[in-house]
Amino acid sequence: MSMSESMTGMKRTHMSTELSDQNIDQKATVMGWVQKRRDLGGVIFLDLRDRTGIIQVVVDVSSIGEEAFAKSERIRSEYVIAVSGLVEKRSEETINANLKTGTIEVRAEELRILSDAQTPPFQIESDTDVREDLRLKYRYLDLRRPDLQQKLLLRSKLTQVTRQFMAEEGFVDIETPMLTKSTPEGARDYLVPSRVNPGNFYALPQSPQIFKQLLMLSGFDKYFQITKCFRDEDLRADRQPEFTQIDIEMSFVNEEDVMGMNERLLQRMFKEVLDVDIELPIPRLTYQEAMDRYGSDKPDVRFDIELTDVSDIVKDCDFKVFSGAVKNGGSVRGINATTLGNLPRRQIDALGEAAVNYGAKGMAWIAINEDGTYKSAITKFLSEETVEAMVKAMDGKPGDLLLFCADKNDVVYNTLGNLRLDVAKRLDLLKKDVFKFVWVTDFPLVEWNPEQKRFTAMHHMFTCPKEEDMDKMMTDIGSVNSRAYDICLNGSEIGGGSIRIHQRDVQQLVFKALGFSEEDAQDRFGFMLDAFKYGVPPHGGLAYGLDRIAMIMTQSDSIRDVIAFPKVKDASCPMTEAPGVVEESQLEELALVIDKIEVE
RNA sequence: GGCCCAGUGGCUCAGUUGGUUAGAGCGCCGGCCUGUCACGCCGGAGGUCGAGGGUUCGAGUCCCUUCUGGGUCGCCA
Repeated sequence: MSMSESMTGMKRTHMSTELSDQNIDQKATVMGWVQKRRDLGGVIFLDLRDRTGIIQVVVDVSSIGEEAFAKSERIRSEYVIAVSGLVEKRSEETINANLKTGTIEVRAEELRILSDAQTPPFQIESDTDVREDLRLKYRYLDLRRPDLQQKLLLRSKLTQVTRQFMAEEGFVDIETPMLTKSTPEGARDYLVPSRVNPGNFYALPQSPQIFKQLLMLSGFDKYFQITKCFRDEDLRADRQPEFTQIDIEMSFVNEEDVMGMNERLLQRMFKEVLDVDIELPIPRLTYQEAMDRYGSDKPDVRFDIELTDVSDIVKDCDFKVFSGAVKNGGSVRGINATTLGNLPRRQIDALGEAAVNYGAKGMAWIAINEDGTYKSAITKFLSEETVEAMVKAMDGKPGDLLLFCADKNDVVYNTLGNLRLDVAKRLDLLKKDVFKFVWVTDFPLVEWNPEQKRFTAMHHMFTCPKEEDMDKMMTDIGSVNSRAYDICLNGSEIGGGSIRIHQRDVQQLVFKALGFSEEDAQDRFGFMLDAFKYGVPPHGGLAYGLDRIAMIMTQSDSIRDVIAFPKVKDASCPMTEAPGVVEESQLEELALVIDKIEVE
């Protein structure tokens, strides 16, 4: 039976930490959750928590009376209470330096229990080490924890700053449909069956891409939207099936316009949300530079370790793993894991296993001893001059560990790109309070998909090819570069965009080059190709992963920390237990029959 | 789909080469306590050791299967 009381007649005057020395001797009414009860017998201390923090409430018979005092003895953690009383200065020896309100307290004159509470399955406290699956099942309790509240409050600030900046810059906020059409290429779609059109499906948007382009065609000139997107792919620490995108598109612009405007947006975000100054312009790398120097198209530039190409040095050596890789059109490259020269053999082997996991056949290494001699399994296959040349090329110094990979270029990039992050982690170089941005530009238009044995768009099919590569579209599309750009922060791709195709014939050419017949293209994108008959401004834009930005800003290890109700690894929600089965009648209405199902 | 890690009272963990009745801290319940804030003191409840099977005289511990969660590779324009 609930013993809860009404709050009628009481009105909250302050959030708990709005009270300060300024309010001493004033009357105040605070409401919130009981974080902690300290019952000393004749006096009870209650820590009252709301989203701003904690204020101590003193319950004393002399100021509240016998009856209310007896009631207060019932209060337990997480009860919701309302307290009116005098704000009092604490005596010198009872000041709590750990509390923002530690110099004051509220002496209760009236106290009501607005809601009692069961003992929660875990304690509500900031630095918890409670298992995440339990916290996610009771997410509404988890969200009471101050650190999680701070993260969501920061996220809210981030969207507010963004909206304000976009408004100042003259952008128009327009909503695009959630129920839309399945798009080929890219990620799997989430599908929604249509009742009215049996056998037909909507798709939830992977991005508002086509709609925002059509809005440019309609003349809105500058569009933005903060909107959910959906991709039915496996989750990661920084990936959710539904996520929020800051989606931006502009007309009559080139790369410089889009990137310039976005640099100012990023600068404003970090200044107003974190009080961090970002120096502009943000450095740029071409895709090829990023791969050659960092082995990644989302390079983490917080630390200096870079790839070194030693192919020329080893191309004629007797070590077939090296010379063979070069002869087959690949390369031999390495990174200098500075100061890790005395890494135990077992841990070097662990790096080697990681390399295999990244796709390499193996990892060669040379440890440089303090006396300048080498410890290595490969130097015996190499001439002294070759080894010296390799070490010199990589700026190897006593105490360094050099790691090498020899293979096709994409394997070498991927392996060393990941190894340099592993090494940086060991050297504690991935500082979370450092924010290093970099643009990556000039992406290839397409990439070879070995499974489908055809080229697929690297970003998406609406990305404009570089003008100077236009003549290679049908002859050598693999070498065509695009007007795409990604913005990376601390090794994470936080946004990406491009100048789009605005000529109908070029768009058709891209569809054709990607293997879409004219009928296919018409079937999938007929409305867009039709629209492109009616006057299209040159346009381009960019989209941010808002969750990822919030994740990095809050220095979180998981994207789940900045999403109120996230999904777990198998894309389910531990709290609601979505997805779930539906009534047979619902399926019937949708003309659906479940064919394959795991029966328990 | 592959690989790796974790699962023992409500929570976090310990648990020896397989060996008596599975422990601790926090939390919870009861009692005492008028200045605590990690309140204190006294007492108490609470466990099919994720599940199933196997080996063994004997399994929290060893083996197999499976479930749950996390990380990662594939995948994610």
